[in-house]
Amino acid sequence: MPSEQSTATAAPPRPVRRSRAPRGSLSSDLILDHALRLLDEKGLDAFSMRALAEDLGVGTMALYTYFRGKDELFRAARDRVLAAYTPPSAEGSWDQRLRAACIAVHELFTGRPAVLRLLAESTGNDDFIDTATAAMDRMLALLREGGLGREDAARAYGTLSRFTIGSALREVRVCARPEALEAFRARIAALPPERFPHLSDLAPELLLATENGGDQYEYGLDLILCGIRALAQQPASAATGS
Amino acid sequence: MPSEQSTATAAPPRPVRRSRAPRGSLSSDLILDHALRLLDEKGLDAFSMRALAEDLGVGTMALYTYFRGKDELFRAARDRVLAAYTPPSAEGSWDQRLRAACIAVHELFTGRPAVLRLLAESTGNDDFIDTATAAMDRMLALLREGGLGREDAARAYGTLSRFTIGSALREVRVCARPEALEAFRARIAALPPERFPHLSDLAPELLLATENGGDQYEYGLDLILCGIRALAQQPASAATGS
DNA sequence: ACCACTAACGTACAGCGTACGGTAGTGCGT
DNA sequence: ACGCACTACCGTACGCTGTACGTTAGTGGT
Repeated sequence: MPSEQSTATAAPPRPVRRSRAPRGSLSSDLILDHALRLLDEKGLDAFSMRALAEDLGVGTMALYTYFRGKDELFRAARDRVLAAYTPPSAEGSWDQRLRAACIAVHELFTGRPAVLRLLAESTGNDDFIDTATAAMDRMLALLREGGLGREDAARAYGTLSRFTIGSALREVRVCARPEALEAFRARIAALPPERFPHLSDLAPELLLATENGGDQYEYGLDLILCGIRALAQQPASAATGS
Repeated sequence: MPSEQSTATAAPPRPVRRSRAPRGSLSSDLILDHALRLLDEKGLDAFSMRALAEDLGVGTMALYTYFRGKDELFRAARDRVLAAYTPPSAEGSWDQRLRAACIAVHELFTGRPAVLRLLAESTGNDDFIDTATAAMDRMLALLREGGLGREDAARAYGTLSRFTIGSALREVRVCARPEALEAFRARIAALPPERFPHLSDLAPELLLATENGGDQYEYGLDLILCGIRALAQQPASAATGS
């Protein structure tokens, strides 16, 4: 101990001195709740361990009792979101059910913008939660039910997966942001029509398509499903016949 | 000057004292060259203004003479990559040319993994370079040439764009990483077949599809083009007829 | 009553982007 | 030839980040 503190020795920078939080005031679930709320409200960039701890009314290092670090916390948050996925009711033909399943995944993604970025940036080195694996298995089942061969089913799944995440990313980053929409509108209106004739000509349609991203996803999904149905009706690859 | 340095006063932490670089040793182009090299070699996470400056043999703050900050430097790097895009030769039918154009964009993206992440995370608030705008205009032209209506052309372009970036992201993050591939293989082999029967059954095909991502892109692209061709042959939306 | 255990915490360190001010080399007007 | 304005390069410093390490205080077991 350095020395006794005299009455008015100008406390260094006034760190506010929170009183120590009581023993049971933290848990993995509580931390994840606040983390997901913070991520949804302030975004991934504004998130920090310090901000999360302050939001919880707790010292920063208390978080490390429950998670090894930021990465593990993020993985847990991602899994929590994926676990909330509930497959749509199984009605209709195989392609109708496949369509519904894809849309459900897409809505799950776009509903949690910050977590979507975590998903997009994941290297795929770590396990997914059972819910996600089950969803994958179900989609493969539907593709097989539609009559696709083993290889076609695997590749068609890959196509749907790639399109879904790309689409969700796009919507989260631009379609859902009024500022980005306005910037897009201004940019497209300022283009010289003589140099970019088709862009200028289709400006209203492009703008409209950008404004409501969900419709755009379903539109593209139907294009892909059209190709998949063509596969289903023929033994060999029908899509490549250009 | 504070005071004369005595013989062995234990220089603080030894900052190496680089000698000042001569006057003409920097330029925007040179900085971008090194930045792109660093990004490609070490990845986006390992990149920092300090590391870039050291790579250039220059003080950190010298970079701020040419770029307002890290964001502006990244945008310039992105534009430099996009400017390198050369459209493929215009031969064949409209859909063959569209296919070739998409593949060229996809190869451009997967060739610069770090820059792709910059692209994926961009909010779309800022201008694109003329090269990119021209590529967009050309694709719209091809879609129109194929007979698509104004709205269908705009939406089909959106579909291709979403699939292309989602696909490139996937390939860069997992297909091109031996470690990620190995993790995927191990994960899929460890799944209980009774709970995920289709996943287990299609394991070899899924693995094969993951290994060569470029083929996967072309496969999905052909599925989408199949849907687009169906649109081209009918006035109303043909894809939604499920 | 005491102890072992551990949840919550404070401090510290290395690294980040960059605002601000300083310094030295250059080109121009005289 | 001289001086001066200009600016490319740079050092320092500030506030931020994630987290390693050691400390403290509350709790269940004996």
